[in-house]
Amino acid sequence: MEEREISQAVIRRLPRYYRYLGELLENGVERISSNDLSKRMKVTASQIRQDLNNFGGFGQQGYGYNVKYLYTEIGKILGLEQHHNIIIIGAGNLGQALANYADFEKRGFILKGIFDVNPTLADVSIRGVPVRMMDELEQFVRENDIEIGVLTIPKTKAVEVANNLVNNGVRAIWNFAHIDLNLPENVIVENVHLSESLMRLSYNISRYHEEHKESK
Amino acid sequence: MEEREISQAVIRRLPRYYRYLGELLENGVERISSNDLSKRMKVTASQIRQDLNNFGGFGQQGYGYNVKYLYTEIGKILGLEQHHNIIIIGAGNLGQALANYADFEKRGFILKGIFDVNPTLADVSIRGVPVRMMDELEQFVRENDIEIGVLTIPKTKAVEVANNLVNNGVRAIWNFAHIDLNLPENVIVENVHLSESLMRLSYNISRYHEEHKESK
DNA sequence: TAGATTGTTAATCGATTAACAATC
DNA sequence: TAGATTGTTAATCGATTAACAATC
Repeated sequence: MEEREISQAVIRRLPRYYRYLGELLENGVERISSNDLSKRMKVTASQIRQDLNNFGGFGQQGYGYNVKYLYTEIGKILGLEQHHNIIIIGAGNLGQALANYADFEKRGFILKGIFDVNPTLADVSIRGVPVRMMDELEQFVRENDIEIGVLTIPKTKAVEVANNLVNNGVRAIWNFAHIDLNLPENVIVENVHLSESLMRLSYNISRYHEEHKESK
Repeated sequence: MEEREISQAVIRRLPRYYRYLGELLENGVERISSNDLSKRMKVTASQIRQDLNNFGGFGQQGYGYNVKYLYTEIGKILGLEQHHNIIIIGAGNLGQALANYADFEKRGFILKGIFDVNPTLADVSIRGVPVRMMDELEQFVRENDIEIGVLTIPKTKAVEVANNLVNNGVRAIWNFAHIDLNLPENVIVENVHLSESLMRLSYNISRYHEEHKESK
C-alpha cells in the first residue's frame, strides 16, 4: 500500500522512452530488448530495466518487451489517457504556437480558452478557440472546470496571474515566464525557462571554444 | 592545466543563479550570503557554495558575495559576453516567437536570418530580419558565418536540415523538434522537447490524483 | 577583537552500472 | 532443451549535504 517515491531522474526519462517506443511502433517493430533500445537511445540497458521496474515488470525473460504493450503502459503511467481542461494566458506568438500545438489533444489536454490583455486580439480565434480578455478570466476558470493554466505572459504579470488561477481552482501550471512562481506545494508547476536553455547552450559553446583554443 | 569537468547538474543550475542575481541587482541589493540566497532559491547554502567554487572563489569570508561582481562573473562563465551569429529555421508561430525574443540580443546571440519552406512568408520580416526560402540556406550559412541554428520545424525535416547546417559550418543547434538529432559529438545540441515537458506535467497531475484518491 | 561567512574536506545520500540467478 | 533476456540485488560512482577551520 505504501508507494515508494519515484525519483525525478526517472520521470524525466519516461517521456523519452515513450517517444522512442512510439517511433518503433510506427515502424512496425513488435518487440525490443533493453539492449537494442539502449543502443538506439544511448543509455545503458541496465538503466532502462531499472527505470521500467519502478512501475512494474513489463518484459519477459528471453523475449524482451512488446513494443505496443510497453508504449501503452508508459502512456498510462504518464496519465495520457486522462483528460484535462487547459487554458492559455498570453496570446502572443508563443501562446499561439502552443494553441496550435497538435500534441495537446493527443496528450489529453483540451484547450478551452485563450486569454490576453490586448484588445486587438479580441476577435481572433485559434483552432476555433476565441481569444478572451483578461477580465473574464476568473469567472471562466471557475465555470469551465479548468485544471491547467499555461502562462505565456511576461514575468511581471506571471506571479499575480498564477495566484489568481490557483485561487479559482487551477491545479497545475505550465510556466513559460522567466520567474519562479512559489505556489502552494500542492500545485503542480512545470517550468519551461527558455532563457535558461539558451544560456546552457551559450555555456557549452564557450566551454568548447575554451577547450580547443590551445590546439589553434 | 588539467581542467576537471564541471558536472551537468551544476551547469543546469548556473542560469538560475544568474537570474536570481540579476533580480537582486535590479532591486539594488549589494551583497548576499549563500544562506540568504539559499532561502530565496530554495536550495541549500552548501550547494550554492559548492557550485560556485567549481569556477573560483567569488566570495569573501564574513561578508558573502558582492551581487554585481558575482552576476558579472557568472555571465562570463555562461559566455554571455561573446557574440554568436544565429539563424532560425522554421518561421511558424514558434520560430516567430523566438525571433521576437528580446533575450537573444541580451545573451549575445545575433539573429542573422529566418528560413521557411512556405512561399507566403517570403515577404515577411521579423524585427527587420526577412524570412528567406530554404533553397538559400546552405549558401547563407557559409557566407554569413552562422554558428548556431535554431530548429523550429517538424521532426520529419529536422534531422536532414541539422546535418545540412553542420556540413556548412554550424557548430551548435537549439533543437525544438521532437526528435534526437544524433550529430557528431563536437556539435553542441540543446534540446527543448516541449512534448516531454507536457508529459511530465501530465505525470505529476496523475500521480497527485493517485496519491489523494483514498482521501476522497 | 568578535562575529559572520566563506572555501573545502569529509560524510551521507541517491542514482547508475554491473552482475547474475530466475525464467521464458 | 539451449539461448536469450529480464528482474533484481550488489557494487560503484557521483552528487548533495554537513561540518568546520580559515579568514575577512
